[in-house]
Amino acid sequence: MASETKNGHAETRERILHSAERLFAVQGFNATSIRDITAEADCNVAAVNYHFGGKDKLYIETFRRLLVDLRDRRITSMRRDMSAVSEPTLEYFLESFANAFLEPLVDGSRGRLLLLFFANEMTGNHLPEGLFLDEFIRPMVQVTTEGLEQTGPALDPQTARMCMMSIVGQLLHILKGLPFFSNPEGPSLVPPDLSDHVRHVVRFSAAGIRACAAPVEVS
Amino acid sequence: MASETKNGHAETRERILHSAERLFAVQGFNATSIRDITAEADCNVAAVNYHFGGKDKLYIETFRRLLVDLRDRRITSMRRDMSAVSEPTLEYFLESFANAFLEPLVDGSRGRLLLLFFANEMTGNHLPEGLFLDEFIRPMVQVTTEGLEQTGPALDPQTARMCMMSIVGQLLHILKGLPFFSNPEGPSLVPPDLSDHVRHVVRFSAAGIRACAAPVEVS
DNA sequence: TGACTTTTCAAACACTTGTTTTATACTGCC
DNA sequence: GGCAGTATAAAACAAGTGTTTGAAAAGTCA
Repeated sequence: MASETKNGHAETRERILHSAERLFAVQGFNATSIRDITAEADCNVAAVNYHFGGKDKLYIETFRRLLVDLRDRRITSMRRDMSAVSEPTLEYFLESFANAFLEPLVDGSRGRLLLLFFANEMTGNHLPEGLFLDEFIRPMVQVTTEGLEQTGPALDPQTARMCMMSIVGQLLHILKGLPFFSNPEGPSLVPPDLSDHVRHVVRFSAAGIRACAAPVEVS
Repeated sequence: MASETKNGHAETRERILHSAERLFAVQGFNATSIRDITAEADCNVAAVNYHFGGKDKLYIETFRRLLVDLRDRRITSMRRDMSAVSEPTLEYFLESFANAFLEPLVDGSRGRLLLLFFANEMTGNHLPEGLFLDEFIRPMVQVTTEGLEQTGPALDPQTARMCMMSIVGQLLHILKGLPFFSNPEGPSLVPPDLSDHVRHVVRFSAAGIRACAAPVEVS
């Protein structure tokens, strides 16, 4: 509508969003002032209230954009992989999932922003209730459940979801911990390369899933 | 020294620490004002600067106490378990580790505070560099590596650490995600009981570890 | 052009922040 | 008693916060 850049205009709103994306991600909601944002966007402080109606609304708008982008990138990436072969194995599915999960978070600057955003939002709670779960988590659960049913052993639904939690937990922990544990100079505690970790998670988790499907051994 | 409560005195410092513990954990560093703290501790705003020399120093002192407590609780818990049986199995070690890891974070109010503290500090970065890694992570890595070597299959050091990352990642994700996924009323996506998740992680991870020890199958 | 809306801006507003100052009680000791 | 040193408190300080105001500028369309 009015925000279409028909001529050289309506770009202030875009510049604000762009700066807000970076600053909210890096510094978090509280630590980022409107004046920080408008200084970087090179506009007046009142512009935020004019275009978005307040700092809160700007934050939500910024986060939602990133969230929807991430979700769609992940889902299309997985669907593409899964329809690329006729009989995907469990290992194939896991690798596809791991890559779809990680890639948007590590490639380019936007991905890293998202990771920071998540970390900050985990505690800040500045989003409307349910947005995260309904618009982001559930669609992902849907797709991954399909992939697991298609390639893995028979699992009851709760066990399947716990397995997916195990995998997501591993991947998130790698993302957070890798810069911690991998020393650029000198010996690292863990391999510094992400692909090594993906390989590990695939092997580790494939075995874990199959073990969860097997009947429990009673000693 | 001076903070010993010889008579009814020197308790203001303690009250401040106690309130700060709760407020910093729940609200984070930035969102907690020293007026919040002193109001709850029922003393003057100047008391914080008098006893601790500023908000930053108070935060570090508060966090360090919680951190050291957690580390020691975990380590003694694991050492006790591991020396309680003569030939601990891998599953036994994993269960001991999972419980030692989780229990301090879920029992009583202090545990939950720690979890919140961690979540906030993950992004805030208000701690002196290295405190986290040197005084907290490394000692834990040391103990768990021992336990894994004692009970698990032979693993090269990097693989062993990646396996430990896999386990820690799962446990952390359960802690964060369980209140999310488990619906108090109505059907839950995952079991609402923590012990069910521990059982899952043990089984999942034992299989994963053994798979990482096995030679790679080349198709 | 001229009326009309949309956008931008400098300034001000009301409020909160961490910290410092100044003064008052309280302790133990001579 | 007087005198250190410690501890608490009320008030003020300087800086920063999100938001609002009122006017100027830019753009739109008859």
